[in-house]
Amino acid sequence: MPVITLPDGSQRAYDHPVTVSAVAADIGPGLAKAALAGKLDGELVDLSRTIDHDADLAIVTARDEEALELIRHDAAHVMAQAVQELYPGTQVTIGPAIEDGFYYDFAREEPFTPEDLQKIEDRMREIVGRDLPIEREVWDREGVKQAFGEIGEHYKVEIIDAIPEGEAISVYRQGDWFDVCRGPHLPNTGKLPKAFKLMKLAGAYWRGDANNAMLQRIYGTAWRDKKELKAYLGRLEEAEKRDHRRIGRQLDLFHIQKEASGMVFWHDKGWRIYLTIENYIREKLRAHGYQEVHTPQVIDRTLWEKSGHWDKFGDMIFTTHSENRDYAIKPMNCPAHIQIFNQGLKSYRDLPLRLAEFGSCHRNEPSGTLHGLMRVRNFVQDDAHIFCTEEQILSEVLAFIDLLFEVYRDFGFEDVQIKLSTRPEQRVGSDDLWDKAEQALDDALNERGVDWELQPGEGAFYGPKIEFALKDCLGRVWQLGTIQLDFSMPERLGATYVAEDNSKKTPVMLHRAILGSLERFIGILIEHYAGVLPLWLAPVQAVVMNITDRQAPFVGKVAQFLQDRGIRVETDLRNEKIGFKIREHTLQGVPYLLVVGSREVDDRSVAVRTRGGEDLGTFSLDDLAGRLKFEIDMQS
RNA sequence: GCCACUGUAGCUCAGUCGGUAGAGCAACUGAUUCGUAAUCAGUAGGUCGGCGGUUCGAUUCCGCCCAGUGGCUCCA
Repeated sequence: MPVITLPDGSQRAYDHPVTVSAVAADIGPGLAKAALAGKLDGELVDLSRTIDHDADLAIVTARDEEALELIRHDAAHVMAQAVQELYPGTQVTIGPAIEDGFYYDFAREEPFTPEDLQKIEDRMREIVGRDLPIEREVWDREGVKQAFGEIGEHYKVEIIDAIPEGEAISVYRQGDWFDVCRGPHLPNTGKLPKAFKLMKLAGAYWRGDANNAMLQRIYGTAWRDKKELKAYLGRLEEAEKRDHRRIGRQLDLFHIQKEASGMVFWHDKGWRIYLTIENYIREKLRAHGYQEVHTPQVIDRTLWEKSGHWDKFGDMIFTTHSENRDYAIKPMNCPAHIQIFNQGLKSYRDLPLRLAEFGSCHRNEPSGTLHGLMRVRNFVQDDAHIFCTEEQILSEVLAFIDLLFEVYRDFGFEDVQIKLSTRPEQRVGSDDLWDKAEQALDDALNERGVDWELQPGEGAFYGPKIEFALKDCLGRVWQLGTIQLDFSMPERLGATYVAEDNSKKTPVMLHRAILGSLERFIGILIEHYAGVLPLWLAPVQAVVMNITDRQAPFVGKVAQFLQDRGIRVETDLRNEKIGFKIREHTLQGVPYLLVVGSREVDDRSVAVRTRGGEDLGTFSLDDLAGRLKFEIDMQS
């Protein structure tokens, strides 16, 4: 006798078990037609699901957020069916819904080509047109294994083996095609909106393990209607315009060439941004009790052997040699900072000791991972190492989190993803120490009241860590800041301090960075602002331009006046119309466009226009310099 | 590193079913001296990513290499 409670609070009583679709039909024929699935006590279920107990039920239609996941999951199934119809012998593996779309991994000898994608997409539309009922069947384990084994689906058999004993194995059938799947699914293929598109081909390792075979992954996107699809494709196009590699070229900021793959040639304008950021951080760190140091880039391999890096990361370390010695081009600063710590005797009174360095590091990253400024082989971090006692960990982490958010706010970043990574299987240090360290990080995050996600087992071998990440224009997440506790390296490299009881103790080391690699940070910054940087970061803050040659001398004076007051200014004396100059500098994202005509020369002033097209009227030189300085100091 | 794709002028891109290439913008020269998002005319510019093979002939077809792009793996 199920009593069903609908989202509006109304109840319907039945004297027999009913299906979700029957309830929908009962409510109204329009809803029955629009129904895609049900949400039963919070769980997404098929329309065919029978309800035999009192329950909360919502009918899911294309209007609901949940519909997208169903649609994408079904699109993956329809794609798999299309692929197997077109290319017999291809094995299916897994095919989930993901953000904005779906993918399916296939095992096939011959590679798919871009032309195949079009064929598969056409066949998908045909399958939708067939309007095949999608039926859920529950099979017994051996039956499923046998069925898939017989048709040569070896990967599926492996997947079935991985399903825990005792769990029901559901098979979804559409036409004569079927797949093991937890579901739920749409009631028939005809309910899948024809608002999907196959996007790209990629390789992907079976079960995500590089030791396994490489499968062929086909990515697609799927939406509730064509309008949504179009909007999504439009978003991708917009994102492409924000791409930091493209803007870097347009604004003449930097370039990378094949003779130095993964390393950046900074041009004048890009380097100005870089230096502005570095100096900003330098001041922040000094104000927060850090010392800035600088250490060698080439260090004998014996130090890296002692630190353990040679063993663990040897193939990623660039090396060089001289006479009979081998050197590493440093991949990180921390062992060098321990060398500074080790000079002279340290007392507990010296702790916490915070050593910062903008040190150029090289890592020979695998070629396939390089990506513009985001993943490079030569980078500089706003790196620092804090040497402290176990008791000081919490306060140091708290202070760091505060500093980090202060900095992110200054750069205009709000949407930060935070992850806490805890002890991995292979690690050093006692469980007791790990307990304390993880607790300290956990406490610090909670005390600051931020949202964070736990990543169990993802910590470094030497300690747990917190990571702070931002998304790029294509939605890819890049790590910027991090704070990592290290119980291993100070000991390996012989760092000690004299404690209050006169005993020798090993300090804890905190590796920490706020912006992370400055290269990557600038890449994120460019995409975040689409190249239109805030005034304080803009490589050129103002351009002074003349109307005719007669004003050229005064333009020079204006520029000199501003430059003497620390403003990054350029002149444009070209024999071009003012509209042409305005357009060019607007496109270059110059915040202030200063026009000097005969009127301005006469009263020693400039006409001020912003890159946003706003006319601010005429300013005296003092007033203008005052306004710019104020805005720069406000970091706007 | 692995899988797929791409590499033509400074940039964005077209083209050659195998007969040594073209546009727009940029650059340069000249004219124009102009008031807030493109003045006009002319000139010049390419070992068609590199090396090898097939061919009378290769930018085009094939092989190898390099680099880039999108994923996967990795990221101290």
